[in-house]
Amino acid sequence: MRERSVRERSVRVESVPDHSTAAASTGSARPRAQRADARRNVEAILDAATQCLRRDADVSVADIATAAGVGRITLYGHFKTRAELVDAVLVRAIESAHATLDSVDLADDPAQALASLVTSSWRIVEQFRGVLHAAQRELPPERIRDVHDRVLDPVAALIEHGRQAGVFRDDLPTSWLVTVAMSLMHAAAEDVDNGRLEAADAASYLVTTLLAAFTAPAPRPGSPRPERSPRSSR
Amino acid sequence: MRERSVRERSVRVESVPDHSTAAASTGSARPRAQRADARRNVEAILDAATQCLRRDADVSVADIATAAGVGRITLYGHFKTRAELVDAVLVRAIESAHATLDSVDLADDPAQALASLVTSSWRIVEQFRGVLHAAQRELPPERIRDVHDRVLDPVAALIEHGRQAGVFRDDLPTSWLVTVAMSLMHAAAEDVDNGRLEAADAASYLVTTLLAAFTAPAPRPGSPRPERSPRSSR
DNA sequence: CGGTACCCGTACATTTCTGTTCAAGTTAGC
DNA sequence: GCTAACTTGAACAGAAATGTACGGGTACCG
Repeated sequence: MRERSVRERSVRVESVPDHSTAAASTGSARPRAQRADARRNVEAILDAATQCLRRDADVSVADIATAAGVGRITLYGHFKTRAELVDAVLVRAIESAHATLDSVDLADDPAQALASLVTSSWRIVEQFRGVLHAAQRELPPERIRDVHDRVLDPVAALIEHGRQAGVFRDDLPTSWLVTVAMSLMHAAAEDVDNGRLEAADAASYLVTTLLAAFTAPAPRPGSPRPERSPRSSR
Repeated sequence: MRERSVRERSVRVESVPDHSTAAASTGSARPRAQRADARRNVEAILDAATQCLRRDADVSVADIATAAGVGRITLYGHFKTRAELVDAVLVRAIESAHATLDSVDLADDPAQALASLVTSSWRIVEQFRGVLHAAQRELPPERIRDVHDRVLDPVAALIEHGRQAGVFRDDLPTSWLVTVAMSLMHAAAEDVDNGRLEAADAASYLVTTLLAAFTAPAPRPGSPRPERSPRSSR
């Protein structure tokens, strides 16, 4: 076991070239700009890779290329190695997830904000999780932790906010509540994939369950419920 | 790179030979009984495989053998193929999980029963889940579904019981609540593995969270109750 | 319309894993 | 202590995946 953990093939991922903006550095040679079909193919590859990696983290590059409708060699023309492809997929997924998460208004009533966040992003968050899981095998741990935190932070902020507003419970650590939220979004997506859950129901079940889990368990007869401040700001 | 690859789709698993009881069926040839060290090795292999598969579903047979402290050829002497090994691991895991789950007294107060079940078995259930996940790639789907249901059923029974007793909520399908329970046990185990959660806290967090999620929340003043889902709960 | 960036199939080298065979050495158990 | 059961390393064949190289074809863009 100590001999050689097959993993560290010293994947270079320090700087993934940005595939959407060509170089065009006003140089002397002036290479023609990237062609339109090339950009289209890159998009198709990233889309296909995202879906394939979510289904099976060990999908072969050939399968991804086929799913994207391009040849395997074309794919290698855009991404030198498998690791580079996975990293590009991860970058795109995190951008998408982060953008959606950021669009949630934290100033809202925390319960409302939670519902909004979950409803608008449970699919995207799940997609991110799938890609992240796939990436865990071939990308360095510090990179994983980095992108991981960057998606979890908004969720943590929302929970922290709701807790300080007295709406969410205070007897469990925020990190655990974050885990609960992410885990349930993941589980819902998985159940939808397996046909055990209707996609239309998922968001509502998620919101209902998470609100119950995050709300202080007060319905004991005799215990006073924490009343929400009647500030209806909007 | 390292892909088990689903090439052998039709793995024979109809009858896995019982490795714990030798043949010795009063035959004519009278083969000597299985030796003690052989049985010990089989146990060690199953233990190691369980742990390895949980960490990485694609672990190589060689790594498992090394982890078990035996040679790779010895392993192949006991399990003809990788699929057979995985199946044996799965069988043992399900037996363990099922035994623990069955020891929970359903006649108790549902909340108490839930606490008892989660506390006594969240680790085992998680172990089962890990092995199941690994098995999903090389065992036929019907076998997966079989063992899957066999572990989920006791949980579903507990929830159903608590719901009929009026303790657990009635506005979410049982199947979803089962998903919630399994998912959170898994998440807790994962967090413990990653050092984000103390193992000593896990059970208590789980029980607290699940009870809150399963108990119908008191109606929040001003907000209309969520519509009951008209969907049958499978 | 012309150049060239791009696509793609074939083929090849390399690595890793599975599963088998062989020919020893070792140990449990009667 | 004898024997059969067991273990083991080396070595081999087959499959599959990753990258690379070559060379002809296609379609985009100026």
